[in-house]
Amino acid sequence: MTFPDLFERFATGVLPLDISDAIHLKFQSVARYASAREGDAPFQGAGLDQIIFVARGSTKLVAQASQGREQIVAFNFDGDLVSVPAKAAHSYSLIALEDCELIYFPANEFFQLAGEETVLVYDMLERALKALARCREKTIALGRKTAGERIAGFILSMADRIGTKTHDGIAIVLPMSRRDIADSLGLTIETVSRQLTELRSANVIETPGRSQVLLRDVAALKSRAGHIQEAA
Amino acid sequence: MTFPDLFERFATGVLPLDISDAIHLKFQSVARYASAREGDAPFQGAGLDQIIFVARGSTKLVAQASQGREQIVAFNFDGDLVSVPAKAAHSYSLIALEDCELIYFPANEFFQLAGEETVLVYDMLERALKALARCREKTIALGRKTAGERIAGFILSMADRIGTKTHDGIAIVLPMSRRDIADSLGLTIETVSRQLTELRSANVIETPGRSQVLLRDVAALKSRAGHIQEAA
DNA sequence: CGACAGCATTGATTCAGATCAATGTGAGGC
DNA sequence: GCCTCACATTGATCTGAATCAATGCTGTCG
Repeated sequence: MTFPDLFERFATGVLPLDISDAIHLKFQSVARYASAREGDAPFQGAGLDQIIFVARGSTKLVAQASQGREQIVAFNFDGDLVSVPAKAAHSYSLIALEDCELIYFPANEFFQLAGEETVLVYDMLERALKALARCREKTIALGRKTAGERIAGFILSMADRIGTKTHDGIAIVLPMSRRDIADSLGLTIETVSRQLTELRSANVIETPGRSQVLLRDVAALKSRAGHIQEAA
Repeated sequence: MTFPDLFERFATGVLPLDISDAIHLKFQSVARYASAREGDAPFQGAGLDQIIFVARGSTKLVAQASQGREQIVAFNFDGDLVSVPAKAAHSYSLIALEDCELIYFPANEFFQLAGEETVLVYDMLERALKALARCREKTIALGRKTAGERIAGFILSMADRIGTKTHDGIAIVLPMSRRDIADSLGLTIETVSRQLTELRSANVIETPGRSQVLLRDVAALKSRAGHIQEAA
């Protein structure tokens, strides 16, 4: 795909419809493009905070703790906007889960431009609050849930974000490996595997191939996720 | 303290300096006031997202999972602005750690008003990103760190947020109980206590009284926190 | 089309932190 | 000043998930 095509995806996905041509052009002139192969980490060690638009593909935002321990902080899919901090108590990098095309900006330039169009800042705020909400949900899972509940919650979340309804359930094609799932849920590969086996033998899911999950019994999975009961 | 005084705190802490009188007055007319005694949960079950300014005191944002498990998602101090979601997979409530005075707004009204002053939206965005960054750091701690590392990180973070430098270290007066610390770090009270004992006997901290911590050896604590090495 | 390399599953054992169970202690009330 | 009680500490035991160790799959490349 060409740069103009990709930028157009960014523009329609992120910029407000009624934005002025001037701003649109300014964004286009500041935008940078990166394509990444599976496993690439195009922003590792950049000295500045970055704002990244995933134009095509999917990525993981990984934090590094001491002794090589990794924690995946978020997964990002097609059309998501990610903010990658440059400096914090841990070092972050964005890594491609599959071949990706990315549009990115140094955060300060991006915000400065956004400032010229209030709707856009407002929009960014909404996205940030949404990311915060998701991060809080993750906090709960990591702090207070069992391995089984984490896996159930993970599959529900993926079904919601990248699942497609089929006649006999929800089909999910996972772009991430078992290791990635483990690193996201604070578990080990083995535990992830055992929990999936458990769900399989309870007829809640099927796993036809490494990266596919067919969710058969959504209700059962929800009750396994340990969420608070909703009023009916 | 009277309502005007409290609102003034909000205005100086949150609103930009050069804001127009009209907007200032609009905020004042939409602002609501709540005082909360220790343990009160003034926003439990409110049907709408709320934006809350902690004018005086300190609070915890608590999420409820099934079976009465609690996870503290954030602590908030004097001058902090908190966003409390009404509806999510878990139910959130803001609880006073000590007697508090709060200024609050339904989120939609707040954002609508903020929209009239770009700087303010921009400011809110910055706060949201900061909260996100903090939440991500917590995610790492809960997903991949040992009890000892979590406690070390917790004390460092408190030292940074509410500590005061003294001639022989950093003094911290914790407004939260051991249970709160445990619920924040995904541990039990007993484990928190044991880790504090460990730090005490290693001469890293002193704990003169239930709620005081005197941090003696910052470097030692940092090396125990499992953060990634910074370039020197 | 077959082999191999990397990912996933399954099984045995260990261990950090939870749970269960007393015992200690310091801040507020009388 | 002393009592009290909720909070904190300490100790013994248990357990869910980690770790260690094979073994099984699958998609891919010659």
